[in-house]
Amino acid sequence: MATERYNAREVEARWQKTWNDKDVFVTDNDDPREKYYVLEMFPYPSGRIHMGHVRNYAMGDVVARFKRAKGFNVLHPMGWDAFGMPAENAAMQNKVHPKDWTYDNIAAMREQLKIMGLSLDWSREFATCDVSYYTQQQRLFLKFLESGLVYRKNAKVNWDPVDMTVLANEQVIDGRGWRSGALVEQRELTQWFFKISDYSEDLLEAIDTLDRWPDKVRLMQKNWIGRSEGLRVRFEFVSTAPTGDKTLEIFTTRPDTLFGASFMGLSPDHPISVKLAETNPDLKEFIDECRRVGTSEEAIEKAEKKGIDTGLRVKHPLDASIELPVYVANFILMDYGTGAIFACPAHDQRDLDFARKYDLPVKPVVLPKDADPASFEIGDEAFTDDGTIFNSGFLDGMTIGDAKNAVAEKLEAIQVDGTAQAERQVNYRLRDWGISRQRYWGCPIPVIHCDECGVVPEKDENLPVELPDDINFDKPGNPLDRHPTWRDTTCPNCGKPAKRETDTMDTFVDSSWYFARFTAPGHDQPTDPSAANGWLPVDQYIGGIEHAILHLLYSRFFTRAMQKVGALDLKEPFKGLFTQGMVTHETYKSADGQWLSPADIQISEDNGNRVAIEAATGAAVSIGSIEKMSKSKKNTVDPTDIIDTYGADTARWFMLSDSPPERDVIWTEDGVQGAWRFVQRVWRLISEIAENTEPRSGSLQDIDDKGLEVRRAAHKTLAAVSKDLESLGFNRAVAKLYELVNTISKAVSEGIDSSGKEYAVREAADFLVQMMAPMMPHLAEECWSALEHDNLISEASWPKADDSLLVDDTVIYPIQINGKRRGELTISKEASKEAVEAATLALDFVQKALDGNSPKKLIVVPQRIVNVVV
RNA sequence: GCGGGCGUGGUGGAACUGGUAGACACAAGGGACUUAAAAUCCCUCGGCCCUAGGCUGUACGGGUUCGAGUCCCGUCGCCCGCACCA
Repeated sequence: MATERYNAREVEARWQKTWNDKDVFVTDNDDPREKYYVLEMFPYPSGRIHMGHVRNYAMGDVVARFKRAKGFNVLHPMGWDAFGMPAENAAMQNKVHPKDWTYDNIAAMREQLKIMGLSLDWSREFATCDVSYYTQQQRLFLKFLESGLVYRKNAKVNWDPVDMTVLANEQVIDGRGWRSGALVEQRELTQWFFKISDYSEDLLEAIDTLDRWPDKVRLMQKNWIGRSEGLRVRFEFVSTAPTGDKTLEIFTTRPDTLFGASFMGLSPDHPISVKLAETNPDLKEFIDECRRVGTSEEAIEKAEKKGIDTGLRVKHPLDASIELPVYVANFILMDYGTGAIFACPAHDQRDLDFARKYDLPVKPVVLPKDADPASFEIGDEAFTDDGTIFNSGFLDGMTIGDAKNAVAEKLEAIQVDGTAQAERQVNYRLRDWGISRQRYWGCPIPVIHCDECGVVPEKDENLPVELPDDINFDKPGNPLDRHPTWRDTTCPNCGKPAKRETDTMDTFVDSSWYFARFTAPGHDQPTDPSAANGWLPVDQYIGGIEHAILHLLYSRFFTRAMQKVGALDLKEPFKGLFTQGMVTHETYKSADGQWLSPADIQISEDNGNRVAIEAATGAAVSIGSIEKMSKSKKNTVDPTDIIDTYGADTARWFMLSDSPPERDVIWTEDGVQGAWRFVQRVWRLISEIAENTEPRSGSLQDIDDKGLEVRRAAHKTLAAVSKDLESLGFNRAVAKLYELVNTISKAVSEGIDSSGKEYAVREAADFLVQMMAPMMPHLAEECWSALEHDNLISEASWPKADDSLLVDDTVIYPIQINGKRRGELTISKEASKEAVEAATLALDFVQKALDGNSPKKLIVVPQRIVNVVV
């Protein structure tokens, strides 16, 4: 038999052209079938795709193709997360315009994605830097502004005085700018914020409805939102504070420990601290020191608890005879609660550390179970577990929960300085989302600053506020700021000369609604509500775990905000979420410690040990640990090289084999070759079947045992693979397909000697090819065509397994004696429990084990197992 | 520190709601074909014992159960997230 070797390059290009010419993957919004929206997190156009993309898009494509075969109207779009800093960095380094750099990269990556053979609707493609996209984003911003979801306030930023730019936290390394190395300053700027905090409770509660999200991500979001219930309490100053305040307001989650209060703590940024510092040089010095430490994370972590006594005193709310000192302390955060606390050292570790340092009283008020109230003392560790309240007057004997309520009720009823002394309050860790970026390559914030009218939104008809092309990066700072004319405009309100806002939006804004835009990408409003409501939520969203918090939380907020302004009508954008693992690879280092690329290495075997040498020089190379593929460690493999050598199907198949999709996968040359051999093997098998059998021939009438065995295997595999694909268990599906290929190969090599067997083999081949199709679409089309089907497999519907073939006529029961397997029993599936028992007792080895006695117990689990207890 | 997850052959990993541990693949070893190589095909492949066969084995130590990789308690190790959140 002269079967040609499968030529992936030629075959893949051919089928891609066919799909493209026939618009097979173009989706119609008006298609009446049930919808299914599959989306992979869109890529940043860095210039080249990497293996992580291949894995991500291969998975999404399997889902898309599978659902299409199952009869859904599938939306599977692709776009580009195209704004952001790398384009500006490239502009500075290589004198290339950010726009040119970005669009060139997009063009290159689009070609790379196309050779993967993904079933994408390219007609919906857009980049977030397209004017048509950010115009609509500006429109959304203005609607949010109108609805009170956007506001301005002062906020601190990390300012690099050399680059004259704002830095993100991760760009500050040891208190210095990552690029310039200059000491970073904290500056106050007026910035734009989205009121995500309006939705704290809703975002938290709705997490419970996201039952097709990984628990891990749900938990991370819960922690991020960080809800805590507590009490806001006003402590009366013994004498009025220099700010004129008569009371000090604090937030606590432990009002039950109020009788253990030892001192009060103020954040260094608290208004009272700041006011006092004006006349107290020591305090000023202390506060300045706290701020300097503020930038380095490590310093914060290790910082000793420190403080300074303000001399101010407050009265204990439950016992006016007690006066508590007020300290400014470095461990108190201004932006949580009220920036002030009452400290109970006995039951809070931070407070205890502080109290020990300054020799303040430590009075335990919660007694551990079984402890003796007379002798219980706190050492170096605060007691934070459950217990009973003591040393606390009217609270004595209560549980912590009861005491919390009792204190709240009592203080709510007391009036201090005209208001209740306390009120219950729920606090969240989640802060509002600052979106201002002092950068060029982002979506301009469409507002105007007018001397007369203040901050004025741009008029809708004047949109877009377009980025100017004539900019340069010769000088540090934001090019929009120093552009000669771009800032100049007229006030939409009074018509007088005014200045544009030069800040642009955080790129997380761009990615917070792109999934909605895909549903009607050309629409003249941000969304077409009927299209958005029809397609959303995304049924299956797939991407990296690194976006578990910010991107997903912002998108959830945006969906709510869009609902508020009528752009669509739902709360949760992503019904199913899947976070895939990373692609990793072995690392290599030369003798002088340089990282080496896998492409420059030769591996061989020596006495069972793998040894590596540098291919060019023959120099010894040490094989290092397996790490995430990264440029810095040079352990990357270029997908394009792999696809050139083996074809897209092989790369896709390997990415889906072996490792569970949520776990990291190790890229190995051997693994790819294994996948490649499988491609060839399938092609040989299908070719042989196509040559030796006729389509739609053979008869079920004279099916024999061998044929039936093949049919059973095919139908069982179909049922299992359908289930696996439904639950994204790609590695399990792959294993089952290997098994089926083994079964069919064996059957074919034994000869197709009856029309019943011919039918079975032909059917199994069709099933095999169809099940492979979502994962290796080109090979599947080629096989499908070789099997003389006249449609495209990409348009064929998923086969249905015959339930009657899923169960065997006989069951093989493992027979255990005292829980240990000793043999097996083959018996009809229909056999009654009694029949199984009788047959078991008749077995030789059972008889032997019983040695004439009757069994103590005989357990028969139907269709499963038998256990004889002797 | 707090929260979460995970520990199965030489390797990646299977094992449904407790029911034959190691499917499938990779690597390795042996064989067939070939002048040779590649490709392909066949066999072996957790450990121990001399075989039939048996013993043992899912990080470690206990427990529940007729039966535990799976459930419970404790220990050790690794990974991830958060990190002075009052």
